[in-house]
Amino acid sequence: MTAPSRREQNRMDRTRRILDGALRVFAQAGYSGTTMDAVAAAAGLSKPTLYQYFPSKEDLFQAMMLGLRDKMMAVFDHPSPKGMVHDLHAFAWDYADAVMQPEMLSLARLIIGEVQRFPEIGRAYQASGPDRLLAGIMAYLELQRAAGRLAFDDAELAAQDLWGLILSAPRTQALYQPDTVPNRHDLARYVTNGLRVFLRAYSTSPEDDLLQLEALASARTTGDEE
Amino acid sequence: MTAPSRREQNRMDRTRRILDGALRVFAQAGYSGTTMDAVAAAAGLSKPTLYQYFPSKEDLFQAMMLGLRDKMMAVFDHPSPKGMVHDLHAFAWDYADAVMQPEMLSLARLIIGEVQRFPEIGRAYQASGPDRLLAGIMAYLELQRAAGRLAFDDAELAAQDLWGLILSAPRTQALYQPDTVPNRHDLARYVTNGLRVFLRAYSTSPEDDLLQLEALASARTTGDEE
DNA sequence: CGAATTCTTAACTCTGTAGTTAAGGTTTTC
DNA sequence: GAAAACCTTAACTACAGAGTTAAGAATTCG
Repeated sequence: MTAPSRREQNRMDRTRRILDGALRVFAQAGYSGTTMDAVAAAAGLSKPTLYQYFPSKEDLFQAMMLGLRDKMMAVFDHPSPKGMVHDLHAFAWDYADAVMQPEMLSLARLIIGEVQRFPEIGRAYQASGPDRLLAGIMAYLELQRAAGRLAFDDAELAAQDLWGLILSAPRTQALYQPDTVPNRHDLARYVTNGLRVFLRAYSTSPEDDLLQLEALASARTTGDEE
Repeated sequence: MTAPSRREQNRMDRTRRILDGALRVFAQAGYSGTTMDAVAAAAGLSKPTLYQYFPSKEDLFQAMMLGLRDKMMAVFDHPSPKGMVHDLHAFAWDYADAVMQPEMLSLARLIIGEVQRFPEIGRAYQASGPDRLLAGIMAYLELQRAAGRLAFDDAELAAQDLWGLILSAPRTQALYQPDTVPNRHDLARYVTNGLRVFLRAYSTSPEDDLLQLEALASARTTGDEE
């Protein structure tokens, strides 16, 4: 590939700055609470330039939301299996951390609130985030079933159960009450309990797995940073 | 109590009509997508009259949302225990039906989308709906624990698990994709599976309970109205 | 019935904001 | 270094929608 000219470079730079700025403003103020002046200010450029890059507010919004696909996908790449309980624990925390970030929550609120006006966005989000994640979990669970460590009929339901057990309560709370988002300590309660119930219902050797889980959970609460 | 005069009657009538109309319009178009002209039309009266009853759009919105408390509470009154599995099954369906209605989903989207602008609404909703429901489930689960039919440490977590297992997946899907809300048949899959997992993890005699559950589930799918 | 009250109609003000335009400055390219 | 491309500033248009006002019709009450 040939080196990009200065002009092309600038253009890409500004596009990125606009999308970043737009994300911040939209996530904080909602679609109709966001003014194009505010977006221009957040992106550090002028309104006519903004309109040079995106012909309308709606286009900008769509472009921004659809552009998030790539960012979200990164969360769901799964490395290095180290034993089922360990993997599930690690996965649960990775996802919990990602999904419970204030910006992610704002974004989720934004999508949910605007989905009637922009159905495409809801579909894109679902396909890039949850569906993809679910597919990843499903594949992993199938693997563990094949290895005789889990027992279930329907992998999709099992994967959704795992998600629901771990995050449905704190996430629902966070969506409805932005000022009382569960902290790490509360989250640990949900995550550990969710895994516990999942293993009790699905593991072929629940006693062993539960012991491992308690060890991991207590290790995490003692060696806690941030 | 003395009989209301004609004037008072009219006043109450119009207030109700305004709130009903506002609910329909807001739920469908969102807060800022809603115009006061549209509300007046939906309520079947004129704009100046509307402003006589509610001094501003914001006031109307708040009044409408807070007024929903009473309506929502009705769902969560629990009658006639007939055996744990039966009760849980009945409860799960009552709640699923209520919560998955299109209007309820629109409302949830509205609240979530506007909660940053109206934090009070989120708190009121949470307190009147989910929290109240949770308290009801918790009380019921405690009862069954005392009777030796369930085993758990933390009733709140158990209640949230039940909720999450049954409804988190279809509800999340419905929130993000209004045009593909799960139908009764899909819902049955989630509800039955959720109860199954819950019983497997929490029941003291899972085998018996699961048999009962399957009987109830198949009875429901065969004798299905609507 | 007659007076008080409350409604409707229809037009109006005011504000906020999407999107545009023109004049002049800055950066990039050759 | 000069021309092309692109940017900023600042003011502008157009419009939608919240909230108001005044004239007159309909209702309610005594």
